[in-house]
Amino acid sequence: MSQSASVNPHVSTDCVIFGFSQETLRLLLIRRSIPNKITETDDIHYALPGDLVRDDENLDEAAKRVLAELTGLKGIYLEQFQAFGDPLRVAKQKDRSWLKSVRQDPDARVITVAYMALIDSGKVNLHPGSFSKEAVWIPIHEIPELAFDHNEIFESALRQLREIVQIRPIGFELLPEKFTMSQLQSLYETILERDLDKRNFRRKMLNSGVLIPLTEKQIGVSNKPARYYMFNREMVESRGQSIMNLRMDGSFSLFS
Amino acid sequence: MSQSASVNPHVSTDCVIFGFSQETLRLLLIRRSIPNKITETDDIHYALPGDLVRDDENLDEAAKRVLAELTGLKGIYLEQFQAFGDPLRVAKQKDRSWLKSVRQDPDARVITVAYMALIDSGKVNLHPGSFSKEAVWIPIHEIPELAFDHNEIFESALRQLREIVQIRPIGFELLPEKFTMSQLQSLYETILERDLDKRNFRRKMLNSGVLIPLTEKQIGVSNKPARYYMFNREMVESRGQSIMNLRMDGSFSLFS
DNA sequence: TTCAATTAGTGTCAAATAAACACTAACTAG
DNA sequence: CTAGTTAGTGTTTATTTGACACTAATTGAA
Repeated sequence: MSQSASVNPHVSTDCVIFGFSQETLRLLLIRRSIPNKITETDDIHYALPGDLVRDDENLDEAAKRVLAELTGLKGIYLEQFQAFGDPLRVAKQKDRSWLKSVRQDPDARVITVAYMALIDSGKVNLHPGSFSKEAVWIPIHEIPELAFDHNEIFESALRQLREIVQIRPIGFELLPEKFTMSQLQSLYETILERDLDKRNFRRKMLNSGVLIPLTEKQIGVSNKPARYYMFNREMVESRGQSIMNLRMDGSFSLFS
Repeated sequence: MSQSASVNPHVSTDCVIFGFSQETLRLLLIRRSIPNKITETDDIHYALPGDLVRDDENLDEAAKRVLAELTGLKGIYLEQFQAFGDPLRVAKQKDRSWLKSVRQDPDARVITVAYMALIDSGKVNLHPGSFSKEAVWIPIHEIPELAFDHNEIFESALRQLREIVQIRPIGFELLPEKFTMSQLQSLYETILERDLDKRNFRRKMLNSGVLIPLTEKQIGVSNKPARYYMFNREMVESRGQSIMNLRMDGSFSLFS
């Protein structure tokens, strides 16, 4: 018989929010200025956006709320990817002092359910926010030391993103509604950190059926204007399949 | 500023344990007999094995403990796949009455982190256990109504398994150390619920390099004895890649 | 108004992979 | 020694991938 300890940790949700701008994959982080009584300067403190899960919320709702509070956006791509529950994940000294200022029970263990969000960063209007708390986009290669185990959570999200992007067509979530083939390719190259062949990329994307070509083209660019495409959500939802290992006829290869 | 409710739900872990025997994929479930005062018979109650996460454990450790207590096995394939946290997930009347008998705080919300385990069911020695609690293997197509939201958790695990099996070579975890090509194929056919071509299957598996052919063959079978193979763990861990969409040279196809 | 600069857009061929398909080999039980 | 059963094996065709280089359309500067 298992004699289980009766444990009531806190449960939170943290969001790894990816955006794409200036050919760079970025993360939306919270920056806090915390007065340091000793140095009499402000300590800067970065963290993933997150919050405790409320009584009447399920996990998805909690993540959506965090996202909506931060960006004002609803209906964006959001996927739970991992729970983190090391007993010591909130035990670092510098994290503790911040927790003391915001939690009734700062010593409690916190188990967090991490979500990954993909958003068109052009849609986000970062509320300037209070002096002590603001949201900033930071390139994924310049992520500073984050609070708690948030660096680990981010690394895990990034790994996951790189996998998922090869299996499901979700990259589109990071682009505006209308985008060019080059933008799409650039996005994939950024995520996968490798160059892709232009002609092969176009062929595969077009044959996959997830793109709807528009008649509209770029205007005002000082080169041949590119055609815009939209993402065919229905096509994808109805199949829920890989676009990457897709046959030309829409079938999926595994075994014969 | 977000005013968060201070919430302390319970956190548990539940394990969806897959096994494979007699050409059937099975789940290891807990069966409890609960005396019903009204009918004066025992109510039978099935659930995924699980337990509250203890103070000093991380989530993986909790899942390993549940697994070890039930099967006596360590070091088996275990993967966290999803957290479930609906506020009402433990609110069904029949679940509540059982919770009252085992929990100090039976009304508390319980958030569970679900794990999927794949084991060679031949290794498991099901402890006969007490009259009121035993573990049973049940074919996945005959899963009864389970406690809480465990049916949903199981469905989710099964979906996940079907995806993962196409991407990573984990099916082996369900077989004995030495297995024949036919056993392996039968396993894949069972999981994917579709027939595979024998020659193409063999070629792909052999070319993938995840199999180590042994000289040993079956004995005592009344037909041509099949060669045994072992799973090449190192090969897989070093790549961590798909075997299914594997090129002959071990590369992985995405874009050129 | 022409030219330079820039990015968009297009097709083919060779190599790799996938899919379809049927017979012989080895063993046991009767 | 025969019937029954499962193991094991190759080839051919269709599809997909990967490599590769030029023309088209636009703007801005000369």
